[in-house]
Amino acid sequence: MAELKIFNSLTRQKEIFTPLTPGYVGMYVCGPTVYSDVHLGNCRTFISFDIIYRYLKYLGYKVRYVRNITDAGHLEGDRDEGDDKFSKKARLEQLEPMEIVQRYTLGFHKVMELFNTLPPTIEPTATGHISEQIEMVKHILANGYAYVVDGTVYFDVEKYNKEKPYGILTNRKLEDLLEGTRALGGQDEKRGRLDFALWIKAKPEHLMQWPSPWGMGFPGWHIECSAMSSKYLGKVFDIHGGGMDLAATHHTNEIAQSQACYHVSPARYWMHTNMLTVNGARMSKSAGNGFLPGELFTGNHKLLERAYLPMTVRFFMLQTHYRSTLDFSNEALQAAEKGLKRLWEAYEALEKTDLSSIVDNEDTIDEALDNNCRELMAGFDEAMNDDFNTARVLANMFELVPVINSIKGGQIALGSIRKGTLELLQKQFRVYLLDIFGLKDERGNEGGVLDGVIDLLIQIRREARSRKDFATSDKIRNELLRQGIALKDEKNGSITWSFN
RNA sequence: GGUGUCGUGGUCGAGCGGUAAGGCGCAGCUCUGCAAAAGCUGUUACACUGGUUCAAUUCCAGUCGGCACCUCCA
Repeated sequence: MAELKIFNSLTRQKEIFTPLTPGYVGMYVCGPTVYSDVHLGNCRTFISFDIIYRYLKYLGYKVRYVRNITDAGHLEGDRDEGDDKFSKKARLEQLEPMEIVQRYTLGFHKVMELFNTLPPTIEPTATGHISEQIEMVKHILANGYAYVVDGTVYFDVEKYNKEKPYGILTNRKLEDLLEGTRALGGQDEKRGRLDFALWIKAKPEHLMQWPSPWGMGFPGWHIECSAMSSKYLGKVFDIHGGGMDLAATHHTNEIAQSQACYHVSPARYWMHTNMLTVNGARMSKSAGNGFLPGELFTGNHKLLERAYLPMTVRFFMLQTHYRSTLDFSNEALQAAEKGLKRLWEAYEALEKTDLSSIVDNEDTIDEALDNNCRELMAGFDEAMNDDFNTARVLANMFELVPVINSIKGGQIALGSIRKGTLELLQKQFRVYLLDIFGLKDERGNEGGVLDGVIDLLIQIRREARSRKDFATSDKIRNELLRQGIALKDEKNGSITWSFN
């Protein structure tokens, strides 16, 4: 087995992946903040890590995949002085904060299910780990990297930077970071401009607050990930992932917190997924250019020409490497939809091909063809081992599609490819499409209820054609097409159908 | 301003020292009662300028342009 290489944001290069404990992988991915619906950009990150999770499992690793739910502490404004997002939304909608959390958590899970992502093995919440966060803040204070001002605990970035490079993850010097930050206001209680809150004193009207050694308050945004990752994966673990936008602040602070608390850097491999863009600009909540998954599935959005299926979107994302930006457009989605259909129909034809009766005969084997198939398939793992290059796997699959279709159509005789090669072809398509890429049939023919009905119409059409009654046969074909069902006259005389 | 990243054909997108995957689109042909599907064939691409090298799209430097982060966002 070739070695898996991962691009490590920390070192800005591809590195051979060696887990801390042979055979086991600990992976932490920053999850959603559940105060509103997830938009498609969020989904891209979670779909990317779903593929990574699935591939690690395919490689035989036992993976503990932790993805948190942020349900407290995330502030509206910058500078640790705005409203808590949950409190604000709760006031706005006259609900308990936990009702907000519950609603959007369920919505998030529903969307993840539609995209066919596997659930993480642990999905901890910030509110469920208040004491762990308080403990960690206490340690950081005891170690001298934080200070308390009137019930709020701040992390002392400049002190920390004297010992460890604060901006290591994004390759920035402290001086440069300070330049880019606005000056402290006169009323600011922080010592340094870059200092961030570990624990925040709650105003009396604040809806979510907990007792702490520093009074009633709530945790800062960054400490939850440090507390929960160390609790479930250890002080040092293998992979930490998230969107690229989190690297500069959130992940930078996580590293600082872990160093200040445990004197270790938490993750050995940092992985960052790139942004989803619309017309070249980043899709984001604040910019208001986000698509909600629901809008996509219904087509109910001013920029969408029509609805698209979740698997179309998933496939669309697979065609681009996770570290590249991906631009969202109707054209791109429609191209993805057609590509997926072609690939999926080839897969189905391959599944239906009966290989049991094949006996290899060296005289009929087309060595070049057989070799080519094997090389293309070997390229699957090779591409995935090269920092999860799903796009290259798909390219190889598409090169195999004509081979599969030609076997089906009779242009390639079964005997020209070795039985073992064909068996591997079936296995690789099944494993990659279903298990690793997580694609599934969405044609809406659950239980095959339509099969019998369509078969009957196919029979009638076949009889009509045999009497040269083309009016009837065309009527059946055209009317079915209007219902979204396409009949296909195959080379071998059979007639198959598919949703159009 | 700082830190990165990207600039590949009609379009979307891989690759990244030895003259360039694949999807979609388009054109022609085969098959077909006609179509569709499928198959085959084709489809004038590596921003610009220097440098290193036997050899650069790929490495280095610079120029131009895009984007992102440095402030809430995956």
